[in-house]
Amino acid sequence: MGKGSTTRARILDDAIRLVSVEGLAGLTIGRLAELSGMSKSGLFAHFESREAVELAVLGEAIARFRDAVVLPALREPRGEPRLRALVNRWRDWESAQVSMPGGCVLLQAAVELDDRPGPPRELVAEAMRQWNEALRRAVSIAIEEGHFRKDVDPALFAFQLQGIILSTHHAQRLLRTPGTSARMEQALDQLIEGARKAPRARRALAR
Amino acid sequence: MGKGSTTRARILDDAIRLVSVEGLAGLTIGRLAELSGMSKSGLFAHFESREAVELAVLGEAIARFRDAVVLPALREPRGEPRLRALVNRWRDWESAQVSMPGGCVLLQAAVELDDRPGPPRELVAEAMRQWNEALRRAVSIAIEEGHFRKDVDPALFAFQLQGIILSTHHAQRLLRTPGTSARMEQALDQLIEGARKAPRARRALAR
DNA sequence: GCGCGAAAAGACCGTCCGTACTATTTTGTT
DNA sequence: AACAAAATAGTACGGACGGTCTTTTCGCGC
Repeated sequence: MGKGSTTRARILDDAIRLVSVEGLAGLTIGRLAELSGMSKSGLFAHFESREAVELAVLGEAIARFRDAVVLPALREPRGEPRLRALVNRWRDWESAQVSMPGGCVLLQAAVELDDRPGPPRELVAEAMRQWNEALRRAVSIAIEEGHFRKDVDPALFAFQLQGIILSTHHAQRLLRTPGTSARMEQALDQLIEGARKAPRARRALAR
Repeated sequence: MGKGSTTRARILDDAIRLVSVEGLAGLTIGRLAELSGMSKSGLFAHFESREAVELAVLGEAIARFRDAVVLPALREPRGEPRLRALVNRWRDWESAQVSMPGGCVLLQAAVELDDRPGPPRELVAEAMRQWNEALRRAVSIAIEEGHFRKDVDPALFAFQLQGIILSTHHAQRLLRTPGTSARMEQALDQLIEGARKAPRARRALAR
């Protein structure tokens, strides 16, 4: 099992690049074979079905995401620095032009799979839940460390962080809004700032 | 031009439902014909190409979005109420189970098209830019009306609103997080609250 | 150098795709 | 009732799809 595994890795590398640009729908045996300079059957020998290719690609992307974003961020100091590292490393990951010229494969897959039950959907959903939990934990820790107020809701904060991430993706990929990266930074700063000091005013609730 | 246009409308209705669930990639002549109980060629007579179908579907979705979300919201009182109406009407639109069982067609299309140049991409991008501008204008008006502080950045605020919207879509469609609608409300309240009073503390900037 | 298993290629199948071209039905008008 | 026009169905074709089977090439321990 010497050479096969390296070609397999090369195939997955090409596949991720392909999916990044064309989406999972563009991940076809023929196109992938052509792209990696192999025959369809030669490529097919490494996987047993199209769905297997899809799962392998998603698995590889998830592993890379973990290695490039989550794990390094977890080595940062607890609290706000770690939280910022999570988001900033996501930004770097999202804009990795070489390995993913079309932006984050997982966000692409998340939308494409969200109404298509099956193993691929569950794989991505689970990865996203873990990512969400990583964010939530980082927020909880920031509270413990005294960086954030105690009445900050980690789940809500994670929701808002994810919003910043998605809005950045949206503005960059579709709208091509210039200065999006700076805007993302502002949004992050403001969100963190709001969690830090100034006991939030309680307004009388309607109804 | 009596009957043809009504069938055409019915086809588009089915098509939107299809795209909502399966994405633009699932919008195929055969599937659509089967779904609307017609022959492929009978259906094809209403359009001149597959891309024409795609464009018609997107155009119809954009028109519906305008009618169901933007225009009604613009009839709300200037300032915060109008802003809230924009977001809340988006929520209703997103969760219109009958006409779009798989959630907002435009967000789906936005991700699928973001790296695929061509008329469909431009159509969606333009619609999204207009939506973003509607948000921005509503924020500007809220500032004029004295609802928000004068140093609020409308572009940033619109970016954050879009983040809330996208995060809601994400949590509902992929993660199926319970209570997402309430969370969205919280995020919106908090964002608006932050723009209202408490002159934001200026922190010394790094570097 | 040889032989053997792994890796890749080649040819091929049935299905569905988009899209022509033609035939048939349905509709509206007189 | 007749008939032209509009709407829809039928048929056919080339290409790409996922997938199988058989053959060839390659890498490596002896």
